[in-house]
Amino acid sequence: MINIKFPDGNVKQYEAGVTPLQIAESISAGLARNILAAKLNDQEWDISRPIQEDGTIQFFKWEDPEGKHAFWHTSAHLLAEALQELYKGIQFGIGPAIENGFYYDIDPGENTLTSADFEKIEKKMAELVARKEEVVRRDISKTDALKFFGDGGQTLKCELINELEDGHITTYTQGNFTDLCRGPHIPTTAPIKAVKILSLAGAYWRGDETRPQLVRVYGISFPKKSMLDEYLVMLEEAKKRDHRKIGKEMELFAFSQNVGAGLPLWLPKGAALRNRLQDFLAKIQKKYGYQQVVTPHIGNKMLYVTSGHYAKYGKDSFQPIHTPEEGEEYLLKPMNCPHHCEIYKTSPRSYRDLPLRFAEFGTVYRYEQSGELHGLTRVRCFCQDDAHLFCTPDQLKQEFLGVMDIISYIFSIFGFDYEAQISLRDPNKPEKYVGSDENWQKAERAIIEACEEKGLKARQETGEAAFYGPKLDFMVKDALGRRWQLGTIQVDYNLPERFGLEYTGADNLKHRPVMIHRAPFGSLERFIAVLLEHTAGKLPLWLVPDQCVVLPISEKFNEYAQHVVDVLNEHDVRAIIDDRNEKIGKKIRDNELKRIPYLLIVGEKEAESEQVSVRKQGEGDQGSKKITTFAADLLAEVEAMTNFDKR
RNA sequence: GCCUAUGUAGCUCAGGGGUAGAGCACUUCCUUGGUAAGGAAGAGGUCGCGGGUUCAAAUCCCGCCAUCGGCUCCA
Repeated sequence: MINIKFPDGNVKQYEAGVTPLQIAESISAGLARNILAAKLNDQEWDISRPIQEDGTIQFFKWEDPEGKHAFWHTSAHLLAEALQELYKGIQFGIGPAIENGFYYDIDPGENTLTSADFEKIEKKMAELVARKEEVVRRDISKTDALKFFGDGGQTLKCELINELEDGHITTYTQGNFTDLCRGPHIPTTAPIKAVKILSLAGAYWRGDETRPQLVRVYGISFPKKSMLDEYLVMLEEAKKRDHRKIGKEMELFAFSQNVGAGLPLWLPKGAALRNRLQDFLAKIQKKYGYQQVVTPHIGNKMLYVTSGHYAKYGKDSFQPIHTPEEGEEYLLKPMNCPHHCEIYKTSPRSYRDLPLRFAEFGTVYRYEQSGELHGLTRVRCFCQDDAHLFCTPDQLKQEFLGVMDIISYIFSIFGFDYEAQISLRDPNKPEKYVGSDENWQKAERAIIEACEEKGLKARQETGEAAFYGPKLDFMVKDALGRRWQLGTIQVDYNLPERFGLEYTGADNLKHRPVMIHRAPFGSLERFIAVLLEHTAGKLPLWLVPDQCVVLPISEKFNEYAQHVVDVLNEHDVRAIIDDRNEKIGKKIRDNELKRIPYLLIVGEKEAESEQVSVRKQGEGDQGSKKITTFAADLLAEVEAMTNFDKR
């Protein structure tokens, strides 16, 4: 007999060789019906895999990420099984579960796959599911594995096996398909009731662009058909929140082939929106002791040679600008830090001057690869809400925490759910970074400690650091669940050294300041993109381009409506008029669809009493008030949203 | 940069070797209305760009550009 401990601390005895599924059955039929995966002593465990020793068990259902993961992982194998039956000479790469669904990377050999094949693949998968095949786990020796997959012509699999340790290799088989796999899987393919193949994409083998490109088949599956339908509806809804679509509809920004790819044009309403965001942040930064600076959009190439950026990115950047004077070279600035370092150097600094905090809404230019451009989230010209803080080593933590406060305040105002990521260097690739080991260790420790102090849960990612220092990044998801880095805080001991920055200490000796790079929005472009997707274009009242629209009941009241607009504008309320020759119902519909927060309907009644009939976006009629009362109420609403002091 | 797909009116899209279509938006007229679509008429396009094939190309072929979804990259 073995002892199985449950998450609630209870311990029960079972025969050795019992499976998690049997344990679940001993508890309740309902649990047994719903479990998809398990963990034994924190190790992932198939629910059909026998347990031979004492241990702590956890069960996972569809509702748990681990449950979905097993379900989708098995679905990936099912996809591969279907592809194996449909196409001869196909080779398999890897096929994992992902956040939403699964994929399989394949080398199609002689075959070609197009989206026209999706239906055929889905049908085949459904056909295989109907066979209710068992998914069987087997241990296999390295030699046997190499022979088995080698005989099957699966050279990609053999490459993977060669890197595995003998004695730790397992396969999973269902029907005629056997895959090299660590698991876990669900016991049979039968529960996979609904499958949708979503897309095809190219993907480099093992994520290495020097290796051949495979075809990646993306899909998703569910235990119920209705869940698939819901998911597809959700996808359609998400597409409506696409910032590229909303930006066009709201006339915020545009792109022109004549200007160039990845170079956004900000239209009047979008430019005004940007300015409001900038003012908002500038106000907060002022309270935190930041000083605004302005620097040029270009800089001498030597500036970037000094910073190290040129050696790192020079070849992949917009190329230097050559002047009429021989030998002069200037670069469009890809970042603001070197300029700010030069500002630091304009006068001798004392420890009494520190910390110094230079902020700039700095426009930068980066030659992103053509295939990487994406709406406003990845562009070649963007505006960073940048600042560089220069401080003594003693002040570092305090300053870092101050920046964290600004970022968490900003994200709370917008209601963003963010994930924090500590981006560390990859110690195995020293060639990717500049600076001494000691400086890197100090910087990485500072970030980790700051997070601990704030109680901020942050996942650590090695290899994600900037070349000059580690970062704390704040990631926010877009409408389709893709993660984008918005805010960032970076600790840097290296650029101060490269630029020879100094201050005089209390001991009258020269010391090196520490530098913090930080951008709470990241860039205005990306921030606005994510904001639009989060709000589906229904921007908060304080940011929205047009806060209200005046709708005259008929043309007879156009004059009064214009008067209302004038009064509101005088009170700094952003109001427009819809004086088209249309019925009121039509005007209400059109302006609701334009996402304007307040519709002000005016006719005979209102004109007689200096009033407006207020209709709130999505909420309907709110009754009438004096124009000036409406203005005061609206301004109070805005004030309440953005008043930093009251927080 | 790589793989796949797409590019037709301001927008959403249909069509497809014989000289271009719908709905919405826009303009004008009728209507002058009270909280999510009143009616009529009109205007609007070198079918992404450049080559080629053809009597004839928006349509077929090639190249380029831009864009979607991924990969790689991301100071």
